[in-house]
Amino acid sequence: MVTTDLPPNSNDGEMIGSAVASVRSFNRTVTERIGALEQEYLARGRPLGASRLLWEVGEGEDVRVLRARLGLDSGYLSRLVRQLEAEGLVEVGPSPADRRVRHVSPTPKGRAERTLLDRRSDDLAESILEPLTPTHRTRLVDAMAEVERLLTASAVDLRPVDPGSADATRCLRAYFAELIERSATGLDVDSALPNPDELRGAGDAFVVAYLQGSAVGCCALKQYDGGWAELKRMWVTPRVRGLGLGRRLLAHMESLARQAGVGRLRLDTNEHLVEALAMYRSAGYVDIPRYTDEVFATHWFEKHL
Amino acid sequence: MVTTDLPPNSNDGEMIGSAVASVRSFNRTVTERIGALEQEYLARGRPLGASRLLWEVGEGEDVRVLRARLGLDSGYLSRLVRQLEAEGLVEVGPSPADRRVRHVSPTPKGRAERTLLDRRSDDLAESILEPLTPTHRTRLVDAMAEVERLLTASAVDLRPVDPGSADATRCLRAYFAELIERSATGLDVDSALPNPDELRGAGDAFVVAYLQGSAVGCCALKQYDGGWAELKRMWVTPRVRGLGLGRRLLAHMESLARQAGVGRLRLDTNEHLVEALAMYRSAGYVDIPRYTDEVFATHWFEKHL
DNA sequence: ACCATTCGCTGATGTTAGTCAGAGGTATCA
DNA sequence: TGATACCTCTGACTAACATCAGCGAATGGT
Repeated sequence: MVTTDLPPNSNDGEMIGSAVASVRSFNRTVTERIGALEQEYLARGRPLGASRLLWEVGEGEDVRVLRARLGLDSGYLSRLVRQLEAEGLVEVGPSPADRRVRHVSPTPKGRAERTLLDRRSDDLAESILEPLTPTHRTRLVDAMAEVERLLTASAVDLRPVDPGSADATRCLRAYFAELIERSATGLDVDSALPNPDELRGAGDAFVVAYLQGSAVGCCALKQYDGGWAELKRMWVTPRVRGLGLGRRLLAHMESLARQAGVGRLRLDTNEHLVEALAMYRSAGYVDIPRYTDEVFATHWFEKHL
Repeated sequence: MVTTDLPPNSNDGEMIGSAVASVRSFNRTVTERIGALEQEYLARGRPLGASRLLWEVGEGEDVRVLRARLGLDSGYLSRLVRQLEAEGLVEVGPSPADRRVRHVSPTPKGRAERTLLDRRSDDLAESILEPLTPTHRTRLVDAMAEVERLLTASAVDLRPVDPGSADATRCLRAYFAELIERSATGLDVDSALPNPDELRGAGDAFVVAYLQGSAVGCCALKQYDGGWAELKRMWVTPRVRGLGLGRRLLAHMESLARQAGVGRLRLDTNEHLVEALAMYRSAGYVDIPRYTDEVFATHWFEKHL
């Protein structure tokens, strides 16, 4: 796991001690309990790994995709697939598009087994909820959702990438699509996409936030002569908003800028991106007069590092 | 896992569908993420199981205790211990009290390794908290504590036992100790303990709530001629209060009574047990005149089943 | 037509995690 | 002093979860 983050700008100290103890206790209790229940409900006389694989096959999937998703060795996965094949649960054949690639698809029996696994998974969840009173059930479900979201947020990884890379482009398209929609300017996303060379100067950076391999956010840093730099294209996918990722990206870009000897950071943004406006202000950015003629810009900010 | 619970008296239906989906999603995310981190931080070139064992040894422990706590086969545990011994981390000798029992104690090197594991465990927890902003850290820790408590509550198992068994006696002692303390009557716990035969009549029951093998609560059902029965000695250990266990015990006893053809359930309680009073009332019990001359009783309740 | 690359399978090998039956030492009690 | 129960260890075995090198088939670029 590559983490380019610098130590966070937090007031650690005592509070973190008891927090760490809570997290440890949680890890212990929860993994033990859930692990035991999974064995009980999902093993079904077959290795748990094989059940999981059958689940991932779904309505048919290429072997390479399964390998990436389950993070398994190619040899090992091959054997697991053959085990499912021997049980008559899946069929394997070449992928139509590329005959090197193997495609796994479920047989009717496999589909039935998958449905059953699904049902067992539900039973497992119910066995957790069932002993609780309705009030406590709601509280548990809410707390689980919160833990899951925040654990997800903590798994996000910030990495510098080339501004013309596929991941960068994906982020930028989503960024402009949202901007155009919110500002109702009716522009075209493709024509709005900037030239990647714009961000390939010395000291420039394009950072993408990854969650389990897929891009969920980005931010660019562009340096100018005179000891200042600009933040551009900050975007976070709606699915992971409200988890502090924007703030984390911002802090990360600031530390990159600081490392590069930048003294002042500027940025522009659009009045329709209300969350962004609030975040910049609370992070110490102050309004300054227009300094660009960017189409979408309505507000300009600056912060001394 | 023995569960004698009947289906709970809840309004299941739609709400439980989405709850089940949340629980499943939580299980997936959390076990994957925490599991991966544990491998990364705690394996230390040795099987994870051995690390866990070293942790449980602490400042010295009998093998039988370790076996019970880790739930391992005696042969398997024996081998794990010898592995730690070969690494010079523990020493094994006969227990002074009973020379059949083997006692495992850490060497200085073992103590050092244990400290290191402790540190790595902290690192793991910090690696989860570190990427988050302080606000989100607090939220995560709180939600984790909530999940842990409620998951624990859901793991509680209700089992009928003999009213004279060790577990029953442990519960009753705790029950009377608390009663005496709260009502400040200065009585002696030992002299207050009732004769177990009192609860060994036909249709009587003594139910103990178990959490991971240890008793955390109890309740007795005593039948009388004339189609009615009495609930007695309901107690829940302070550590797991506020998790709905009392309510669950109550529902469980009611269904036992219903199965036995009981039409009216009575109970007495003490005004100092304020949580109990509230619970009985909200569960549909109504105040009735004194019907016993129990020393501690100040309130009498009845419910038609 | 050739070459480098990609994809997956196979065989060899290893570790972790466990189960089971029985041996042998130790304790308890009649 | 037996008989019986208890506690741990040993040896034999199995399942699950991998890792790695190399092979052959398919593909894409030149």
